Amino acid sequence: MEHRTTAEQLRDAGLRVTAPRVAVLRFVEEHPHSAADVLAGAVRADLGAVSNQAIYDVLRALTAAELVRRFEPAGHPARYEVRTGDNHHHLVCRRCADVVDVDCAVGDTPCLEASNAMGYEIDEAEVVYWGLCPDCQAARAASDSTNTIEEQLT
Amino acid sequence: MEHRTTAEQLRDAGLRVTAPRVAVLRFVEEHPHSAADVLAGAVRADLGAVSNQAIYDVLRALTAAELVRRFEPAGHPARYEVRTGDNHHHLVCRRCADVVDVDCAVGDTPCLEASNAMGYEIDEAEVVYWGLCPDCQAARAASDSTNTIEEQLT
DNA sequence: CTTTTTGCAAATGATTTGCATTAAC
DNA sequence: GTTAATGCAAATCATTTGCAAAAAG
Repeated sequence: MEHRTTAEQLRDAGLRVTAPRVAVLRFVEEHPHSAADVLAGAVRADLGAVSNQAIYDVLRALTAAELVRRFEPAGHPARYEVRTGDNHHHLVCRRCADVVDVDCAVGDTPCLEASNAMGYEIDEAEVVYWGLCPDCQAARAASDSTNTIEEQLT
Repeated sequence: MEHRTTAEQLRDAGLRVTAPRVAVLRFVEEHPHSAADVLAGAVRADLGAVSNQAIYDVLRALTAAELVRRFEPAGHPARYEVRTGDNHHHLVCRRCADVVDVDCAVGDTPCLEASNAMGYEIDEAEVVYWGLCPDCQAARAASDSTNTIEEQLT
C-alpha cells in the first residue's frame, strides 16, 4: 500500500472527499510550491467554476490535516507542497520568486536543534536560502551588458 | 570610533538626518524585533504626530541602506532589527509571536551553504525555529489542567 | 437527514502609491 | 534653492469571515 489514491488520503485524514479537494491535492503533488492563485486557475481548468474562497478553504483543511505544508516566502504569497517526512529546505529566487527544494547543508541532524533554545519548545526549523535562479542570473548579465547610459537613468 | 551616533550612521549611509529616522533607528537598536506598529507608537511618544506612512518610508530607507534588517515571520507583520554582521537566527513563538535571537546550531560556518545550490547564486540563508516560548508553555499547561468540559466545548 | 463544504460578498490588515507640503542639505 | 522626506488619502493584494445554498456521509 505504497500509493494511496488521493481520495483515500483525504478519507484517512478524516476529511470528506470533494472534487475541489481532490483536484487541489493532486495539483500540489504534481506541482510543488504552487501559490493559491495558480492552484485556483488549475482547479478551474479541471472542474469549471470554483471560488477562490473554496480554494483557500481546501488549502486550510489540507494544511490542518498535514497533507500539505504551507510555506510563505517573505514578501510573496504562500506556497504549498505535499508534506514529506524529510526536512528539506527551500531556495527562493529574489527576482522571480521561483522556489526549489534543497537538502540541508549539514549532516544527518540538519538545522533541527537550535544551539540555545532559550527555554523555547521547538517543533520546527525552517530554512530559506535567498538568491538568484539560473535564469535570473542570465537575465541580469544580459541587462548589465546591454544597458546604455540612457537606459540606466530610469 | 566604535560607537557612532545615530545621526552619523544615517549620514554615512547617505541618508538625510530626520527626527523620525533617528527615532526609529534608536528604537530598533534598543528593541530588536519590533514591528512597524510598535515602532510607530514609540516614535509618536517621542516626537508627537508621525504618520504610519512616514514610518514605513523610514523603514524602507533604513532597510535599503542596510542599517536595519527586515524579518517577516510567516503569518505575522514584519519585524526589524539592526543589521549585525553575525548570521544569527530567530526563534518565533507560535502563540504570542515573540521573537528571540539564537546562534546557529552547527559550527563556524552555519547553514550558509546549501548542499545543492541548483545553479542558484545564494546570498542569504534565513533560519527560523518555531515553537512555544516559556510563558506560552506555562499558559498551555495551566489551561490544560484547569479546563473543564464546558470550557473545552468552545 | 445531518454535518461539512462551497459560494458569494464584504471585511481585514499590513503595506504601497501618488501628489502636495515641508524640511534637510 | 534643490532634492529628498513627510503627510494624507486612497489603492492593493492575499487572505479571512459570516451567512445561505449545495453536497458528502
